[in-house]
Amino acid sequence: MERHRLVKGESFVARAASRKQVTIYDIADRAGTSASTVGAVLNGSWRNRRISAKRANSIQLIADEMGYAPNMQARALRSDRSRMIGMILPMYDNRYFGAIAERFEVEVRARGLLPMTSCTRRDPDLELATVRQMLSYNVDRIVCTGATDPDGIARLCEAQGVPTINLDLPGSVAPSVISDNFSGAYRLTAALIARATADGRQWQEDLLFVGGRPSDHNTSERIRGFRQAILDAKAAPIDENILVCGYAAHKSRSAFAAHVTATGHVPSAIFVNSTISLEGVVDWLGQHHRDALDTTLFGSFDWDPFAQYMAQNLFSVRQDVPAMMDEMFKIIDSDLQPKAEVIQVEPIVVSA
Amino acid sequence: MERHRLVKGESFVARAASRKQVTIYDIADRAGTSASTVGAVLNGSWRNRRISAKRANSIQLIADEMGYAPNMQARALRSDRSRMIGMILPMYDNRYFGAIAERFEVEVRARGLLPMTSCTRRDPDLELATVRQMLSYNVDRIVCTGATDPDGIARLCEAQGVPTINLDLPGSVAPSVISDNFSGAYRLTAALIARATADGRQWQEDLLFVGGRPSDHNTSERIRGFRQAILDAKAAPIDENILVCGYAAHKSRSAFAAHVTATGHVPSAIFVNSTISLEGVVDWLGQHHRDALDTTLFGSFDWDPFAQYMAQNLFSVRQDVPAMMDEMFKIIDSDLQPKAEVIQVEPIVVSA
DNA sequence: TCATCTTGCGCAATCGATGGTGCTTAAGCT
DNA sequence: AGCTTAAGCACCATCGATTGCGCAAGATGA
Repeated sequence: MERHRLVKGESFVARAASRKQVTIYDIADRAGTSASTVGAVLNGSWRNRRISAKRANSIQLIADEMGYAPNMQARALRSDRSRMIGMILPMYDNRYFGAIAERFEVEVRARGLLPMTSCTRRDPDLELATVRQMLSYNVDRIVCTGATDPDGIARLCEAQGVPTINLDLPGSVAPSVISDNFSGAYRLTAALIARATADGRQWQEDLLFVGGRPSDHNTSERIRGFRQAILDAKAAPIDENILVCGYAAHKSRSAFAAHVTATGHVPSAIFVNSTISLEGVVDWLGQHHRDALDTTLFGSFDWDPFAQYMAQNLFSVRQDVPAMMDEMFKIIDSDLQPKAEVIQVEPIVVSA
Repeated sequence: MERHRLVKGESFVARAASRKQVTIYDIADRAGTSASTVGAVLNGSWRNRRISAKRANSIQLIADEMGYAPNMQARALRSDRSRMIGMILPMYDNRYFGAIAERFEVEVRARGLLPMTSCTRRDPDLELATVRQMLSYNVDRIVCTGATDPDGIARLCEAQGVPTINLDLPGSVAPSVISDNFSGAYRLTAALIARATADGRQWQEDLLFVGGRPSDHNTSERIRGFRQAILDAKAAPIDENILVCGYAAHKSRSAFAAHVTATGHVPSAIFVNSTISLEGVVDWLGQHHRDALDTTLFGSFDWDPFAQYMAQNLFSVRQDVPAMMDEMFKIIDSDLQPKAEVIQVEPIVVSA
């Protein structure tokens, strides 16, 4: 009657016992119809194939009863669409990326797709390797979050016909959704300056910027905002007070330690370019100038609940993840060929 | 000559232009050999198939040149092994689960497999739906981290012949790797008591436990450790001082607020059953008893860097993620049918 | 009554990789 | 020389779902 059964001479019971999935052929057998009809009913294309509602219902019933779930490998192989969306992101060690991953998964699942997130530790080679692997699995699209080389990835994917979107860090090949880093940094710096001024501190000489990477678009935009806010406060930015030492906690820690040692005092206000960098600064202060934790003004680009409680005087920029994801899924949902534009979302400044 | 080419009459250039993957058939054409030979060479099984090294080399060369990457859908469909390992976990909002996800991905990738992690928000239905989806994609194995119903999931997977492992929360159907929650809680409580005693505090009446779920194995083990440490300190555990109100920050916040309101004072020492619950407690204290943040003794089951700096008097239990993952991958790597045993890993108590 | 639609569905090729089976040709042995 | 054995590959069915095409039976119209 039917190829599997005939060829391998196995009964449905035998199949079940061998722990395999129920297939459309099994259902076709049971329903006394053909696999193509079953397939059409179960993937929803049955109306176009002029299959009667009565038959569709009965097949659906049998399928439910047998606990059918489509074999996505087979479906993907045939249809050339895997219904998976990949996402790479740098780390799971802060609330920003955590929120992105979580929200991404919710939204993707809401669209009946399978999210495939993977953290690539800010390592360009790992990013590429991961993307290649995702391509091997035929993902329908890839979201590159905070990628070190978004354009390289975009080109690789483009060659396979897989669209990409950049998140957090912009690229020039694919569309990007990022925070308005200039504005966020400007407002954060301005808030620090306003508070410092109100407190009667002499911030002009020692206002410090710590963390980030020189090659990183976000870092340079934030530095630009930092400097502009200083200029607008009628002071002069000081190059030695900008420590672009990487994001990792141990790097900001040692850069900050060296700076304090060199200048001989703890700055009155510090703009830290990520929560993970803040970790390094705070760790060093906790060990060497514990009291400074309560007196220093902190500005953190990215928000963390405990950081917020930790310091009396912490201002944070909280990036608007829901808004960013909305923008991103607007692009994903519109099936238009997306332009390589950069969409900026205003982040939120959280006051001390 | 070859089926694809013949049937569809398309050249290699046409294929490339249509942005499709290079297949073993394309390579076979180029190498003037058969697809099965190419396949065997490229998947490494060529020695068993008695293919000469010379031919293998030349095929490998051509494949590299053409940028071949196997179509994993096809491979999975045929071989019934997808080379994907799924992992569900509750949240990305704390360092513990973040570290688990990160380490999991590293280890899985080191084995040439594809990690598929997904956060299921402590929602039983979402857990099951996600697992079903993963099964549809034929994952080779599923790791259930902090699952609310690990046995239900294990049985579902077992029916499909997919092995599972429980992490963080134990089950009875599949093997489990968890922290020794009793010991961790016991030692954490003992540390709190020792410090409280040294400080001359009257902790016997108000030592508090906040957070977790009654149905949750970890919570009950931690409570057991908490009580035992109190007993061993020659005091009596007080049921009203154990608030099992869920993990979420807003739940611990209101439970804690109600407790303080009812008793009329902030406890001298508080055992909080997760960093996210600590967030709620600290948030309320910050708003209503800011000074208590510096005087109260905190014990946190789970570690967070900023929480550690925030409070002068915070003890934490830091679960030993690397050790746990080692145990887990020992099970995964041994192809033996794993027994449903529970492996406990000693966590680390971090002092204030 | 016969030709033409329309409805309802089955057939079979196909996606790319895998692996059992079997066919050549060359080498080894008596 | 004749026969066995092994080396080196090619052929083809198969995994499960999708989809263009075609066939049969009933409905409609002239």
